[in-house]
Amino acid sequence: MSKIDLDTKVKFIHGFSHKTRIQILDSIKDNEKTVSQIVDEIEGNQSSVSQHLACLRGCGLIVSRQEGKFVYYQLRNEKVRQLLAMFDDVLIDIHMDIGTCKNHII
Amino acid sequence: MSKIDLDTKVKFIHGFSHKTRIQILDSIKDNEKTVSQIVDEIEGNQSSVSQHLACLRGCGLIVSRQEGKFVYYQLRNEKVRQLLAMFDDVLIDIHMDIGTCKNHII
DNA sequence: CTTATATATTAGAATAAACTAATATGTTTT
DNA sequence: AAAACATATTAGTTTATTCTAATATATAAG
Repeated sequence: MSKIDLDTKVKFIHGFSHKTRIQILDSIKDNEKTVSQIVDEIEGNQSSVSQHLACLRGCGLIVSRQEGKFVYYQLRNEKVRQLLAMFDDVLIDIHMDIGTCKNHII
Repeated sequence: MSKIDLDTKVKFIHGFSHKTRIQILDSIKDNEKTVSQIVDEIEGNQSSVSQHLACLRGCGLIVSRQEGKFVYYQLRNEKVRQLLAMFDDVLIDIHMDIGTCKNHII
């Protein structure tokens, strides 16, 4: 992997690394949803969710289509879905072992 | 997934979300390495790499063992390795489509 | 037992990301 | 065309993460 690809990779993965964005991704995992559906479901606020959606789109994780005044978002493709499933899968193992990462206290 | 698990997941994924940490993970993908080997390989500095290693360990992505004055780091398990492989795999598709995520300019 | 080597830790400064509130844009509905 | 609705954008503030440089710890070697 060349340097440019590393940056692309970092950016792509960055898409996953925020609680709200994970919630959004989980929320649209199985079918597309409008912004307001997502906002309701994760109990976020409109502006914040909209910004995170823009981030997710910019990172290549989701795509959107407009229909009238609504915008529907869905996962970009099956591989992104597999990746999400894999995160859950890995966590089944690791789960209780995650200690203290000082840079990201929860 | 319960709320506590969401936090765990966010934390776990956070481990992947920095250029230096991705480089470290890629560097030890196939075999364990000492801190100084990693520092050399990715051309980082000792303190920074050490901090990122602590982060990766805290996030559950890697494990370490001490041998004399050296500390060896390796991926936690096969699933983490698969996840890394999968990132590369997804990126083959997406690659050129990644646009501008204002929150993470590269 | 003193020095060198490997790694970890700390604190403070620098940078990046996220939130908030306000406003803008575009599309229906009346 | 005005009002209502859905979504996006912006700017400024707040918060979180990273970096840097200095220092600490632990083991090994001379």
